[in-house]
Amino acid sequence: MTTSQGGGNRYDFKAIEEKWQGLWNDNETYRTTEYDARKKYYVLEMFPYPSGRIHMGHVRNYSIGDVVARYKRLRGYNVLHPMGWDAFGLPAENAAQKNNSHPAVWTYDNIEYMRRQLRQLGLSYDWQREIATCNPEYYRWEQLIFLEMWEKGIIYQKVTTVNWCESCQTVLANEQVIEGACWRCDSPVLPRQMNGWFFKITDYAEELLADLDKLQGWPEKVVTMQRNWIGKSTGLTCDFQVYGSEAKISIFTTRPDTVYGVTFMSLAAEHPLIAPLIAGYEKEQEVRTFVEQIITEKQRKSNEEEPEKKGIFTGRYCLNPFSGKKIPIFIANFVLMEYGTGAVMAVPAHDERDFEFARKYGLEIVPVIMPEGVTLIDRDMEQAYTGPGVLANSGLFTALPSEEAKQSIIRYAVEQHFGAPHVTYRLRDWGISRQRYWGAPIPMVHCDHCGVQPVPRHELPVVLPQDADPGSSKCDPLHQRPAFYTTTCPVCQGPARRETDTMDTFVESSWYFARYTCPRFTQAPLDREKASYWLPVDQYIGGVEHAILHLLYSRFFTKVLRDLGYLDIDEPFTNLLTQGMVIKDGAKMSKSKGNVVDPHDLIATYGADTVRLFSLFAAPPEKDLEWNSQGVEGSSRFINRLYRFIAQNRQFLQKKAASRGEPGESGRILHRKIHQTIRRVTENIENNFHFNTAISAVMELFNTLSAATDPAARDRAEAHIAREAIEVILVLLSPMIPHFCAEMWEQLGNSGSVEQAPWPQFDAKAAAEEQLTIVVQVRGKVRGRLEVPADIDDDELIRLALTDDNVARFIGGDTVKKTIVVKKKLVNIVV
RNA sequence: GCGAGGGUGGCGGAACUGGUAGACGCACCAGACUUAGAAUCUGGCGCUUUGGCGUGGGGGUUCGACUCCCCCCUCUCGCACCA
Repeated sequence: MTTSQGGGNRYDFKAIEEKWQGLWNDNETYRTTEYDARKKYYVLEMFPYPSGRIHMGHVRNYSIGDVVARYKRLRGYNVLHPMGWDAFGLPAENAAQKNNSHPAVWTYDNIEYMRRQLRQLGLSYDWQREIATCNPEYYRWEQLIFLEMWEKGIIYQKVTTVNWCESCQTVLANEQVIEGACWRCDSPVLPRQMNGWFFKITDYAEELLADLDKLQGWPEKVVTMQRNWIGKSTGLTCDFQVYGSEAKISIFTTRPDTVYGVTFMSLAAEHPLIAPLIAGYEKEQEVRTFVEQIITEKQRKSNEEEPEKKGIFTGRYCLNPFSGKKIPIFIANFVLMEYGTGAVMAVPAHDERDFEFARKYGLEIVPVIMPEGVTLIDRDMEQAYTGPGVLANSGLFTALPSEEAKQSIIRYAVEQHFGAPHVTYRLRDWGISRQRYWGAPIPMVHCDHCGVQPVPRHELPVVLPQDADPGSSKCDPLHQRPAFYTTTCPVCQGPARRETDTMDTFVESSWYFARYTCPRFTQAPLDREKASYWLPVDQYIGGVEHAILHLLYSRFFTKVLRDLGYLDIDEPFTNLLTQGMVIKDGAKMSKSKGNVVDPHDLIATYGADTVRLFSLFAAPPEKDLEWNSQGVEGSSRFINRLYRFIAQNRQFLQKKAASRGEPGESGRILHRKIHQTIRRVTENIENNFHFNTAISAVMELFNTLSAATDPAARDRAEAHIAREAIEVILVLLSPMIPHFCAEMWEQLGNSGSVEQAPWPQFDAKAAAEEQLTIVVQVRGKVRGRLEVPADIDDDELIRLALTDDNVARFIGGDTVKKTIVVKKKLVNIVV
C-alpha cells in the first residue's frame, strides 16, 4: 500500500517534503558564514540529550526556533542556527548496561537516528556546525578551560557534605536536588562526606545578580527565580564573647535593629565550637547525645514537612556586645550550618522561629521594635512581630526608626571593633565532581610528593577510555580502571594517580552555544573573532525547567570565559523564550502516564508541515500546549485547502500581467485584507512570537481570497490581486510550513525560491478601510451599527446615529446629555 | 509561609495605549454532492422566557471595564526553618 495521497484532492506531502529536504541538504542552503554585509542574528534552541527519539517537546521547541530562523532570514539577517547533542550523561550508562553495549555506541546510534528525525521536520540548521559533547574534540577544550580556571583560582577541591544519590551512585549539585530528591531519578538524596571539585560560582554571585537587570529580554519569572536562587542578604556579622572563656561566637543577622531583643543564642548542631564549649561541663554527655541525634535526623529527612523545633541548653552563656547582657547558649535543630555562620542571635519577639522556640522552652521575650502606635508586651504576644517600627529598650538607639537603626547599629559595631557589615548569599559553589564513567574526565593528577597537579596542556585531551579493562563492565567508573588512572606525575615523574571523577554534564552545556560559532577551531576553545561576531545569542528558546540550572551556569561560564579573554560579552542570551510543555489529557506526556504521542507517527500520517503548523497554531509558545488529534486534522485540512485552491485556480492565478483596470468591490476588499494581514503577521512575530495569531490572520486572508474568487468572475480585473494574495500567503507561511510553500511557490512559476523572496511590505494606505462600521451605544450599550465612509466628520456621525430607528427607540423621551465619539470606532449617547 | 503567573463559549484560544467580547481553529447542528460513507462545499453555533444576562466572586472609578483600583476565592509553577 502506498501512503502517498495523490489524486489531486490532497497534496503529496511525502514527495514534496523529501524533495525539498533533499535540495536543502544537497545545496547546503542553510550553511552560514561570518562577515556578511547583513546584520547577524543568532537563534538557538536548547540542544537535546540524545535519548533515543525525538518527542513532542522537541518538535515544539525546534518548530518555534525554526520559524524564528526562517523569518529572520526573510527579513534580511545573516542567521546562525545550529544544532548539536548534549551527549554525556547517566541514561547512556544505564541503557548500555541493559543492552550489554557501550555508552558511546548507544549515544552515537541515537544521535544518528534523531538527526534523521530532525531533518524530516525540515529544520533549517547549519549541520556543518553540529557538535556532540562526548566527542574528545569538544571536551578537550572544556578540559583546557578547566585548567585555565584552575590557574585563575576559580576551581578548588574540598571535602564537604555533598548531596549523594544512592541510585545514581553519584554526587549532585545543589541545583540538582529537587525537594530533597534527585532531579533525574527522584530517589532521596543523602548527605555524605566526600572530596570533590568545585567551581567558585559564588565569586560571581554579585555580578550574576546585578546583571539580571540587563536581561530585559528574559521572562520576569526566570529573572525572579534566579534572583531568589542567588539569595543575597545584607546585614551584620558580630561576635558574642563566651562567658568565662576567650572564645567568641560569630553571628550573622539581617536585623541588627533587633539586637537589644536578643535573649539567647542558637547554634547549629554541627557548629565547631560546641565540643570545646561543653567539654568538662556537667551536661556534656547529655548534650553530645542530643547533637548526634539531631545530625542523624537531619540526614534522614527528605521531602517531609518541617520537623518540630527542638533544642538543648549547653550550660554556657555568652555576652551581647551591645547591651552586655548575659544570655544562654542553645543548640537548635533548625539552625543551618551551611548558611551565615551557623550561629544565630535569637530574638523571639521579632522572629517567628525564635518565638516558637522561646515559648516551648520558657525563654525570655523582649520586644524592642514597636509598630506605629502600639506598645508590645511580651506576655500578650501571640506571635513574633517581624515588621518595621520604632526601637524601644535599645540603649543609644531607642526611638530610632528600624531602617535607620540598622545602619547606626552596624556603624557602632564597626567603631567598637566587634562587628562588620556583611553580605551573604544563598548560592553555593558549584560541585562538579561526578563518580560516573560517561562524562568528561577532569584533567588533574594526584601525586604523593607534589600534591594536585594539572595535566600538561599538550597532553590534552585526557580521553575517556573506550574499552573495558579485562573482566569488568564497559561502564565501570574511572576509579575502577587502573589502566586509566595509573600515570606519572608531570612534575617529579614519580608514580601518580589521575583524577577519576568526571565533570557534571552541565559543564558541557554551559558553553556549547559559544563553540557553535567556531565548532572546528583547532587552536583554542574559541575563535575570539568569530565568537565576537556571533555572540551573544539573540534569541534562546527552551523549556522553563532550565530556569536555574542551565541558564545560571551558562551565565557564569560566559563571565568566566570573558575573564579568561575568550569572550567580550557579559551575558550569553539577549532574549529568552521559555516555551510551555506539551501536554495531553491535562498532564505532561510521559511513558508512565501512557499519554505519549510519537511525532514519528504523526509525520508519517500528516507530514512535517502539518505537525509544525499545529504545534505553532494551538497555543502561544510560552503557554502549555494541549495536544489534540482533531486539531492536527484541522491544520492538515487548512494546508490541503490551500493546495486545492492553487491547483484549481492555476490558470487564473497565472494571469498576472493580463489584468488591468479598476478592481471591483471584492478585489478592493481582498487588496485591503492583504495589507492588513501583512501588518498583523509581522507584528505578531516581532512583538512576542505569537505564531498562533499570525497563522489565524493568514487563515482569514485565505478565507477572503476563497470568497473573492468566484469562478464565474475569473477573468475580471481581480486576477493580479488574487495572485498577490496567494504569494503573500506563501511567503508569510513559509517559515512555518517551509516545504509546502517552497513547492507551491515553484509551481506558480516564480523564479527563485520562496526563501529568497522579500518579506512583503505593509502599505498603510492600502490597508485603510474606506467604509467603517461605527457602533452606536446608548448609555454604554450597543444599540445600533452604522456603515459610513471613513472620512465622515463627528457632527454628521452623531446626526446619523440619532436617526437610527433602534437608537431612537432606546433614547425614547429622554434628553441627550452628552455624546462621545471615538474615532473610527463608536458613538456613545448619554441620556 | 514567601515569590511569580493564570482563571474568557463544549474545547484550544482572540481582543491594539479602557471603546462592537468570543477573531481563527476544533467539536457540534443543518443543508449540498454521493447508492452509501469518507472527503469536500455552503450556512449556523456564548446563555436566554427577545427583554435581558454574560470574561472566577464581590465592591469601586468611568459615558463606557476581560482591560484600571480595593477585597476575596481558586489553579499552576518556583523557593521553602536562609537568621
